[in-house]
Amino acid sequence: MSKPQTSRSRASGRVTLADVAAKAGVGTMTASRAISQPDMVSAALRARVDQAVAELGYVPNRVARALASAQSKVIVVLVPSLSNAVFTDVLAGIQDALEPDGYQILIGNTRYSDAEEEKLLGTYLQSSPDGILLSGLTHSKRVTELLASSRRPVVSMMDLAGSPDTMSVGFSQLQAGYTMTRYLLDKGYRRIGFMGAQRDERTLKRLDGYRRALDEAGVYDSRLETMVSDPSTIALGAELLGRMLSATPDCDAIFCCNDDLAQGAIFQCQRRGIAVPRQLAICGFNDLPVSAWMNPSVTTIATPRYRVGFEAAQLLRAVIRGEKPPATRVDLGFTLMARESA
Amino acid sequence: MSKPQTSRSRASGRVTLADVAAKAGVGTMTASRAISQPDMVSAALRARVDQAVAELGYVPNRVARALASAQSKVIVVLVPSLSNAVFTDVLAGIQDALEPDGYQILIGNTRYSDAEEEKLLGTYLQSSPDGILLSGLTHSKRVTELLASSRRPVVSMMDLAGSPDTMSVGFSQLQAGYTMTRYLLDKGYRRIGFMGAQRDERTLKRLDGYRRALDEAGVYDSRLETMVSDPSTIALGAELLGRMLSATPDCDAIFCCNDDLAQGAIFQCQRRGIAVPRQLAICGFNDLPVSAWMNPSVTTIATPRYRVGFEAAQLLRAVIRGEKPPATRVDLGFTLMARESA
DNA sequence: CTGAAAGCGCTTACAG
DNA sequence: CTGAAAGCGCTTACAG
Repeated sequence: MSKPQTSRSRASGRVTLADVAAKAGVGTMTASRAISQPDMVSAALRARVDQAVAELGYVPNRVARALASAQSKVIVVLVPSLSNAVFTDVLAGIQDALEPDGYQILIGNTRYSDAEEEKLLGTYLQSSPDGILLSGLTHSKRVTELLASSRRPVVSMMDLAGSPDTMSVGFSQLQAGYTMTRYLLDKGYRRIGFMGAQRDERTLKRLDGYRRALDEAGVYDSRLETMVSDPSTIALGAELLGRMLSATPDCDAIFCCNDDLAQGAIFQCQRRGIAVPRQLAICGFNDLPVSAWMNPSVTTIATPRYRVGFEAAQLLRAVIRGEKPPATRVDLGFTLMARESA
Repeated sequence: MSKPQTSRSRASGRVTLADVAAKAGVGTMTASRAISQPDMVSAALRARVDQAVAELGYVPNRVARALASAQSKVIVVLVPSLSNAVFTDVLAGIQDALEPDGYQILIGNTRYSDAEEEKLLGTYLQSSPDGILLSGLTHSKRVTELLASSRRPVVSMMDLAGSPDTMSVGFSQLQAGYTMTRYLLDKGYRRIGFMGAQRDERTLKRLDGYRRALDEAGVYDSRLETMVSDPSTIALGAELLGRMLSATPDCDAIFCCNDDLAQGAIFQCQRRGIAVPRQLAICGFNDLPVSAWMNPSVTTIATPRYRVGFEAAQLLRAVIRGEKPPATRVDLGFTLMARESA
């Protein structure tokens, strides 16, 4: 019934547009139009083609379409982690913005590695993406070159570029770090430590904000900073708390660059019988789900991750369509969540 | 310098294999072979082609290759959630297994919705994937049809199929539910509640295991079951704890179908001054990172998520290559983590 | 080990 | 509103 008539040597056995056209009694390109641009075709014809499609169980070959039209309808998204809820939220926003439009999203997990990012980008560029969504502003030389020679629009997420020439959607990581530290200072804490992991771009900027605030208050002390390169986890937070407490026992508050770290530090305090925040205040960053619920609840910075993904995708889509976007540098802000732990 | 000579109307300006071949002074198909199957070509020729590739900055067009070779090197993965760490771990395993082989992974988030799953599968099938990785065993009629007519190999993840005809990699959800309930019975609990969310296939099987264990012990009471359709979150766990306690105040233990729920329930107990496990034992499922660290730590079932993804991908890859896999039904088991909360 | 021709399944101009 | 021809950039048999 739905057997195609082709008998050439390389025929795939797949139902093609030509089969649909033959069944409907029209040319292939008329069939193509009836499917892709139904408005440009008479209702009767559309109905006939639709029926042929249904009877034959025709599935358009996206690969052939991409090759012929030079439009892949593919967007590449590179995130540094999938185990971090921050980036799965970003992805959710991207998917909601792009999927209604028929885009296919190629997700690459760079695991915070430049080498991985280069490799993934090299592979994904082979799919001729219509645009690229990147995490952060700083990338390796090789990545920058690949991006440039691809001549595809790129939007950076989670931070704000210095110039509007680089499209970016996010918020000021530095200012967020500053705001949190100011909050602790205003509460009267003076020996405020910083606990950082991953040593990525965004963590470093939060650290800059922390330093600036402490400098202004005249209470900066580099010994209060603990920074490691390991991925940020609860277990690491627990461990780093121990380290900080033995290095600087007079520390009265800790700004953790991530909620995981803060949670781990608080759990560790509970095990050691250290009262939070009475003996030691602890705050985090990102407002992950556990933070609002645990006891004590975690003071943190809520970040607009879903919206970052959504707005970045919208911006990219506009540029792909050749529109001039209202802004190429979109600041979505952040919110300090003052809770029990600090 | 690297300007292609093509001047036909639809030329994309992109460097093509023909450009590389011309530069190297060989035919296009020789160039193609030098790139894809370097072993079948003399070293001198390979070097010449490689140099032309480098000088021109040639990036192979994966789309054209897919069309010509009828091999897309695309694997479709459908998961019900990306915010659930369970599935991001599964994805990590899949990526580790597939990316070294040059596969491109198309990730679809069905959000536990049949309609979404149908839509995503319909779209992704247009990319002629070489294989498909699915979560769970039960799918809508439409999905089953799409899968059948695609004639692509499919591996189901996270559960075990009844027959080896359906390829599956996971563990017995029912047995895991049974094991956890038996553990609680052995500890002396008799009024054991079940708290479930999402009402998905796997939750229902855990519930079956719970019922079987309680039935055997002669202490089953349907009033102790609370099951809702909302997504499983910490907030929901907190809320459901309240509901269970007012409905069945004599409940002495709760088996939560998910760690989020268990965590939320425990946090809520802490707020209400209910001692866990002394007054109420609570256990979870999946062993998410917070569970080992919070106080009390959460008794739960550790599930081999990463390995499920990894092994499922390996199995699929073997089948795609036409190999006969050692087994088409792979049981990876689970581990009861007895901790403080129950 | 190397190559000329045909084809993968679709869409893009260009006419009517 | 509809169609025949050419082409997107690669690979597959088939010869040499």
